[in-house]
Amino acid sequence: MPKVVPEYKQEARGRIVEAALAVFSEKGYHQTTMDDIARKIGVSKGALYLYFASKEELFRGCYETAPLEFSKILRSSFREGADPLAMAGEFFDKMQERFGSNSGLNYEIFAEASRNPALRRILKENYDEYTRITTRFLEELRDKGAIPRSMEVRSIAKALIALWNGMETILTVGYTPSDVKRAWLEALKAMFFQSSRGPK
Amino acid sequence: MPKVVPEYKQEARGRIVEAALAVFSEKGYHQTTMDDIARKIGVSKGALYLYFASKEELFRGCYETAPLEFSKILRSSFREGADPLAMAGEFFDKMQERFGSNSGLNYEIFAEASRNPALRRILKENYDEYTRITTRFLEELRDKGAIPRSMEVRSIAKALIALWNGMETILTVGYTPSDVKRAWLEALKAMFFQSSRGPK
Amino acid sequence: MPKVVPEYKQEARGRIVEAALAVFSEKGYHQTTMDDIARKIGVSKGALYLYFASKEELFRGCYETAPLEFSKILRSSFREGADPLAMAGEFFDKMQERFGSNSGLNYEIFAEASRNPALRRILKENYDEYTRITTRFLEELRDKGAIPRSMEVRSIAKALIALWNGMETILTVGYTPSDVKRAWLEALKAMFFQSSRGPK
Amino acid sequence: MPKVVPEYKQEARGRIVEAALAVFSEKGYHQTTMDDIARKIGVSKGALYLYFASKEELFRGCYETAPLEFSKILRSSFREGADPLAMAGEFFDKMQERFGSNSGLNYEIFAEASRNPALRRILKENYDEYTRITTRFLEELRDKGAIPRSMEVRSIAKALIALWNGMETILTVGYTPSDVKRAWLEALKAMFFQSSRGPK
DNA sequence: TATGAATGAGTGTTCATTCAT
DNA sequence: GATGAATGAACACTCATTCAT
Repeated sequence: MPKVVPEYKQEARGRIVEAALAVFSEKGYHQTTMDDIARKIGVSKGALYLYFASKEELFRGCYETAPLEFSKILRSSFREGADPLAMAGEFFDKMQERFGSNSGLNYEIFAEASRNPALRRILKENYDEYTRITTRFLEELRDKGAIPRSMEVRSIAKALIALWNGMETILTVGYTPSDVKRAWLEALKAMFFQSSRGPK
Repeated sequence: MPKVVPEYKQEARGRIVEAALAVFSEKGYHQTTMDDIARKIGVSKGALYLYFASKEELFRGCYETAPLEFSKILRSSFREGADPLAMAGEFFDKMQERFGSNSGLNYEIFAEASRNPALRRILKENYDEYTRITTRFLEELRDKGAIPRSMEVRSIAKALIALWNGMETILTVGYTPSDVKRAWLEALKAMFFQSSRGPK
Repeated sequence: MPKVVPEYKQEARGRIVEAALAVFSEKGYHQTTMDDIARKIGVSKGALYLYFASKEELFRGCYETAPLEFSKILRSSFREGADPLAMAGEFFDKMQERFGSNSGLNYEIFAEASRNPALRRILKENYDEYTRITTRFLEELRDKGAIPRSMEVRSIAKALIALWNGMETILTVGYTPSDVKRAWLEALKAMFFQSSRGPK
Repeated sequence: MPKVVPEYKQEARGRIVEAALAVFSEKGYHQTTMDDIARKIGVSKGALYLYFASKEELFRGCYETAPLEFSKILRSSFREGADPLAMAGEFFDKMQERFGSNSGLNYEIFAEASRNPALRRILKENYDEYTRITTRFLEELRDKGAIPRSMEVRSIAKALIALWNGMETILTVGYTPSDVKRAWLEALKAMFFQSSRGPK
């Protein structure tokens, strides 16, 4: 712990966010006390307030990193050239591993967003970014002729984002990961890779 | 002193749940006080406890009716014989009208479910029912040859339920209903009614 | 404790203010906890919040009654026709008895007023009232020829109010009541009833 | 390593007291944090504790210098031979200029004194000194025949100190300086320089 | 000397729940 | 059944003070 570090503050913030994320995920935002979080990293409650002005700001700190990771996984899963369905499966697994335990917190974020325009704006930006990434990926596939030319890729991109979110929901409800993964893959196959189509 | 009215209790419970639903939806579970709910129907706080043992039980009362309505809309929207895409649009509109304002509460229910196995079990049952309804509907379509024989309808049914849930999510995040509706319809079209398919 | 009373609330508020006044006076505003006050009347802390929205409002409740009492004592002490100096002595004694123990709180009110314009306005109104009462009294004396015609009664009235306030200050500092009373009476004598004046 | 500067400590203390005085006056003792004071002079919070053992001791440091200044103004205003009323006006102005902004702090000192005998003792000594100075001044006037022989100068001196304190009070309450100054001068005129007295 | 991160006791406030009427 | 006054446990947040560097 060198004296001069200005990054020390960043590091400390990071440690706190990590702990907060864990406890919030486990117990939920409202059930979590600042003491819980402090205890988790073995510091005093007061220390938290050196880095975050309030419980709410700490909460904010928690959902500000998540989207970056999501984008990263999104990008890293869908590499050019590979088999799309295999990549979708890989994406599913990675997401599951990384965010599987956080889902409760996620819903609380959405609940909050449904009443808090500022938060909504932040989420919207994230979702725009996801849509952008996904759209670009679809355009590539389309240009390569891997998916139909007629597809309205921006809408389909949104639908894919939505579909993914919905998969998380049914996981939460108690469907098994393997069931859900199958549904995820089947849906993608239906949308993009069904060779023979409806009659006529 | 005949206890004439056993249904009175039911009626009173109903009134309370209705009020609770409204307030929970508007302010969120934790931000809602028993007083808020009591005031909404012009009774005393104490009165609520004659019908519900706790705030939590009242919350439970709130999410026990919603699924029935969802099923009803699901069934009523997808009538045999009609144009599937038109029905899907109708479904979107009806759902939007009926549950558009509840979404915050919904997320809180899921958040709670992610930690509460009992609640999870209840939700699971509801979702099983949704899946069943949807599966049956898909089977009909398949049997009529309206959608490909190769489809694994149970998985696709789950995916549709998920897709719908995801649509609510992106609505919450701030996408416009018309954007979301288009995404919803495009996705369905892609899954079921794309005539020409990828090369080969 | 009859059921119907709307004055019950008033009575309860009164009891609380009384207790608060006692504890605030003894320990000072900041050193006093809501618990202190609650315990003093044997209720729970929460009960206080049924009658006052905050500690500060309770504080306000404390200084809203005092001025009325001061006015009352002022009026009751200075009855028409009696010997002015005797009345001044009586006033001193009554004030001492009624407010002797509150002085600490008084200073806190002034301290607050020096930073809080709203409070200042309230106090100003009270002081205007005191000045009015005193002015009227002086006018009577002047009209009766008991004090010099040349006196600018409004300024003198303010000075008397100030003089009284100052007497409380030197009491606080540790001068004995009898010393202070003598100073009070001597000053009044000097101002109004000195028969022979400076030479020439 | 010669400890060259023992006065350094004094100087540092002085700087701190000055800053503390400013902040205490502006925000009040309890609303002022040690950080506020430290920031005011651009040092760390910890540094304050090198010079003062506690916030309270720092507070004490603040009111230990004020009385000296008051005495100085008192002495410097009332020079022998000059016109007493003019001197009183000058005194008013000087005091106003020097302490006008401190009044809030003053009340807090008195509030504290009303509960703290040690502080009371300190203040008492100061007030004794003021009384002494004022008494001496009155004696001079009396000996010169400028004020009545019959006056009990020690009591009148106390009354004058009190009167001055009261003037500060009514300033705090919101009376304008010019109003208050007039009241101050009128009162002094009435006490000492009214030529024609009482009836007959 | 000086720093500033860390502490932890302390307190105002809220609110689900109870219960005498 | 209904009321609403009262409870009391819980919790976010503050800040004087300490101490390793």
